[in-house]
Amino acid sequence: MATMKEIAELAGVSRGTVDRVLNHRGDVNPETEKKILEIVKLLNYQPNKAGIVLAAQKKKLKIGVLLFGSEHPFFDAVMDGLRQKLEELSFYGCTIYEKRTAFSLEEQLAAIDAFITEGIQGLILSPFNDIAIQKKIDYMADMNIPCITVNTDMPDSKRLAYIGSDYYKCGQTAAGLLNLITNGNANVGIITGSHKVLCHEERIEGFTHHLKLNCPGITISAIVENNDDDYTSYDMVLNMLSKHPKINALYFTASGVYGGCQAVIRTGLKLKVITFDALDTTQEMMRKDIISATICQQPFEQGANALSVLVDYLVFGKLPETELNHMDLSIKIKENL
Amino acid sequence: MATMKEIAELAGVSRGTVDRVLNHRGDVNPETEKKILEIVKLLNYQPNKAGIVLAAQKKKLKIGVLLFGSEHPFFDAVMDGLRQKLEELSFYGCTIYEKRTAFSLEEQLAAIDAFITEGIQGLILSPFNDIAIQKKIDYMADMNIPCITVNTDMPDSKRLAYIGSDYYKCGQTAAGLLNLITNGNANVGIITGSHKVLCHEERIEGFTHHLKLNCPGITISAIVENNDDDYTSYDMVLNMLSKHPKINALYFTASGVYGGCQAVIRTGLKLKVITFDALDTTQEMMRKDIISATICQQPFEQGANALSVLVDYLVFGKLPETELNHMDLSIKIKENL
DNA sequence: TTTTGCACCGTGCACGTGCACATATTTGTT
DNA sequence: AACAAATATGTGCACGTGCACGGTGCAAAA
Repeated sequence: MATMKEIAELAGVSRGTVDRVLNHRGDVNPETEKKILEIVKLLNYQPNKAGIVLAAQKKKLKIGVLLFGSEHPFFDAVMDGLRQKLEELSFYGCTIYEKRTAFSLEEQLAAIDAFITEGIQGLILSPFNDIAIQKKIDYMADMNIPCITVNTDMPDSKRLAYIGSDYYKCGQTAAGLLNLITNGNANVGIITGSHKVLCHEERIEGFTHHLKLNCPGITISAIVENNDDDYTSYDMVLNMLSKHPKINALYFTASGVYGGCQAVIRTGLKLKVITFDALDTTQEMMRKDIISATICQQPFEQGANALSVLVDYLVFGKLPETELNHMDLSIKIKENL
Repeated sequence: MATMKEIAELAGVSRGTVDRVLNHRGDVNPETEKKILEIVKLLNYQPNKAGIVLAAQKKKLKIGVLLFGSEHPFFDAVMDGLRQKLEELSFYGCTIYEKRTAFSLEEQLAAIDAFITEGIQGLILSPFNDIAIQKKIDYMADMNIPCITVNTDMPDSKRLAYIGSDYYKCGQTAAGLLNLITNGNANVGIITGSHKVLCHEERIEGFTHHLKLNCPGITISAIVENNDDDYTSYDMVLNMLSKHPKINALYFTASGVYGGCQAVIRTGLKLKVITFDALDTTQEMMRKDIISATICQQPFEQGANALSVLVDYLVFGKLPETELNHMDLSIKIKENL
């Protein structure tokens, strides 16, 4: 691998001039610049990362992480992934500042403002689906503070990249899975989450669309929206199952399913149940054969990838290859948890 | 984070002495050493990776990679993972030397010898299951050339770590999956691979054991061993299906399943088929609804992790946390490929 | 002619570590 | 007492990059 020193020697200039060209610092004769750039191209010069990191040692990166829930298992896993990657990248000397908010627009906006005044250089967040957040992200982008969205996206904003699931595909996968384990015949009840978050809608769209095209024997008997993620779902599911006795399968679009599963246990029915993610409670219900299978969105990897992408940008100036970084979906049953 | 310089100042010695203590270079007064080690512990000193890498710049690492098949899709994926990680770790300035052999003990032994004479500093290999290979690995370990096994292990050797599947768990997962998609009732035919490789046996053990314990409605109607991985399986499967007309499910323990699937197509039967990995041909058969589901062992990640572990050891002297690094098993259906 | 300003370029330090070499101190020998 | 040997410690360079500072040369203004 070529170094700046070698390039300088070949171009007959000093290392400083090469540095000015490569870092667009100006004050270079156009001809000299051209010559240097040619050599750079010829040698396929790639800056030495260890050198960059070492030189950047003193100015420590401050990175903000803004997620939901004070002890939400999914976002806890995202944080775990972030922290592991942080350790791996320890020599970049960056620090993570974590904030968790309730599921509230105002709180999230306030947290972002706090981050800005604290002087973070980059932000990883799971954005609330609201135009105000979009504007805030755009504002930060203009201030040269890159944002990465995880788990939920803000597609029309100036965010640097999205790391998370393709929710339409989540729905399709759930449909395909249900089709497989019911041999193509089922009456399914859907318990969805708040549509203040886009992902639930998309998970239903993908699901219903796929059923329509491929699974004539599966019908949707009922859909209920469960705003409070978990606590209220017990009654909802009980209610749904008594109203629709034909139901022999359930599809939960949110990861908090404990209450709903308790309801299933209560009824004593043998249902096929499909959920998302593998939280502790979900794993418990899988071992009890209440949940048949779960579709995992790899929160740990989401966190790790998010930090990777952000650090690559901040330290090495490398833009992510794609704005949409969709995670692999992995189906888990109790045997491969 | 503390640096050697800071430790030296606190201990009232020079950086060189600290260096001698930390790198076990000797020639240090026991009292001084004790004092330094105390400060090291107190400050929780972690060496700066960028510094280490930069200092190690000139001596380039040569790492050998020894896999099977000249164009085997699974091992190609392992190589892809290796190469991606290599790029990520580009600043360690290490080079990968790849060798592929046929599925032959002699060839593999010869390849290892060639690597040794070429002067590699570390080896990643998928070992043939033979005592001669074990001895060779031990010999290398004694020569201070660490070995990492991928995909298949050599448990009793002095290899640094194994990166790959837990094959017993693979079998269990296959059984659980079959149980789920057949609603607990099936007559299954098993097509296994050469037991020159341990993994097939373990995949069958895990499978049968799990069936015995949990799935009374599933019976194994036939088992055939298919040494040649793929080409001969067409006839075998045709033969098996005609001999055992009750069979309504197939379990392939090897990833090469194209011939077998062609046989299934030929018969026109609607079977539940479970396989491993998601090679191109496997994906094709999933889209045609011949294969119901496949259990992926993440070859890409195996390659990436193997290089990670090896470089961590060679560059930073960090021992892997565990000898057995089992990959997450991910079930794929056609919707989440 | 001297001075000022500008465009362009070189030098040198810092970052943290590994390692070779030089230096200082103590111990042992004649 | 003088000197060698052994032990213990310090010094300085290299690695590749970023960046501040200080030049040099040349033209225009004083």
